[in-house]
Amino acid sequence: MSGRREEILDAAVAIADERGVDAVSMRALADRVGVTPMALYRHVKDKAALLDGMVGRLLTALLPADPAEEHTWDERLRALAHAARKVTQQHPWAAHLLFSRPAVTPDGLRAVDIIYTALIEAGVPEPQVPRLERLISTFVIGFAASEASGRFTPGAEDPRGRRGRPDDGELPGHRALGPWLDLPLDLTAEFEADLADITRLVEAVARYEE
Amino acid sequence: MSGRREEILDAAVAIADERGVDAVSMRALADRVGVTPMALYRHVKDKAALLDGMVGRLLTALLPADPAEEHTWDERLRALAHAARKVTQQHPWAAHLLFSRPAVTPDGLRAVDIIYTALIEAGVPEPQVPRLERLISTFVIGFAASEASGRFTPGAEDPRGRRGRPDDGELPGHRALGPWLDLPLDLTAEFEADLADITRLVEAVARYEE
DNA sequence: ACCTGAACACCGTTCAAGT
DNA sequence: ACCTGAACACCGTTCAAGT
Repeated sequence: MSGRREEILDAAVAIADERGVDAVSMRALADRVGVTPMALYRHVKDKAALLDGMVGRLLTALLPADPAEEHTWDERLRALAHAARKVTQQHPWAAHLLFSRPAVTPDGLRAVDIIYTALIEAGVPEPQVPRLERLISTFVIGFAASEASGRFTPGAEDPRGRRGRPDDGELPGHRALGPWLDLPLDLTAEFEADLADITRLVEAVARYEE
Repeated sequence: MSGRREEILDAAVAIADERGVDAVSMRALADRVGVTPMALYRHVKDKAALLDGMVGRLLTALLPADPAEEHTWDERLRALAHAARKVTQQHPWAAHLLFSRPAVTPDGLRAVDIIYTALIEAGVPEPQVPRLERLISTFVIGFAASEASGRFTPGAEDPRGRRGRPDDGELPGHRALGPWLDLPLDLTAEFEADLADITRLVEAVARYEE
């Protein structure tokens, strides 16, 4: 289970955690595992395949030991969503890589399958299940990627672009919301509320055709 | 409106469209605009700022000429979502850049404002509006990024990872869905159905506290 | 003000060669 | 089989210099 390839991928993950994905070069990785850059090509086809392999390692860590442990379908869905968010909080560089490639690895298929079975159990008509799986995974990965890249928290350390800000007269929505926009974000609570809304969405689809 | 900076950004967009984002190097861009690489740094702080500027140009193109043209709030929401998807279909490289940075540019704020006003008109309680804006924009950008990067269409030309595929015995959801999984994807229809479900989600939140 | 040339410290990947 | 050294064709960015 922990062959040379896994060793190399884990070293790459460690570099990304410490100094960012951009610091993961074949040369730096080779240095870390104590070998010449070219020796890596024996275990990894490509730089792209290396990045794929790295997210693969995280996916393995993300999966629940026993999916049937949680009792209801929405508990299992929420557990998977929270696990995904936790992974991207620990490895922010990985968030947007999750969008780049179909989940055709064994662990990716297992994650999709957890969502499939949850939706079936929820009573979603079978032809609608794959669509709702994509809707849910898209939102969860999107939330994780947004949080990890700072899309949700402007101004934090990034006051660029403020100069040309349109007058509030041009932004009636912003003006109307006034004070609500200056509240500090609690992204954990927000994620929870979002998942609750999506659970209701699933229930609505299940009801619709039953 | 179309100064030297815009000229440079549009040249960069053109390179990305023709040969991918990775082909957008300071050297290649300088070549295209007929100048030395270092001359670009007069108009753009950084490679990162260059990429920001490129998505900024697309955002400008995305915005509706007159947001009030569409009659109902859900029509305006859908129009914006379809415009976003269209942009990432024409510029696939841009999809995941939309996740990387908060929408603090003037055009970004205008797009957010369109969603704010739609949600207010839908009757969503004001404290919930910013959360639902993030939910909706996250899903729409996520869908666009997934489609643009091929996450939704595995196997197309990317049969990697199939080797270790778990047995269907391990994947009860896949087994149960059987034939529904082999249907060809109509992502336009799926996006439409997703937006309809999200519209219902918004209506449910609006009803809840009213 | 605006641009250039040369240089620095990097990249991913190839290829032939070594053991 | 597995690894290496040297090389190729690139990067972003700096700095001093030119007009």
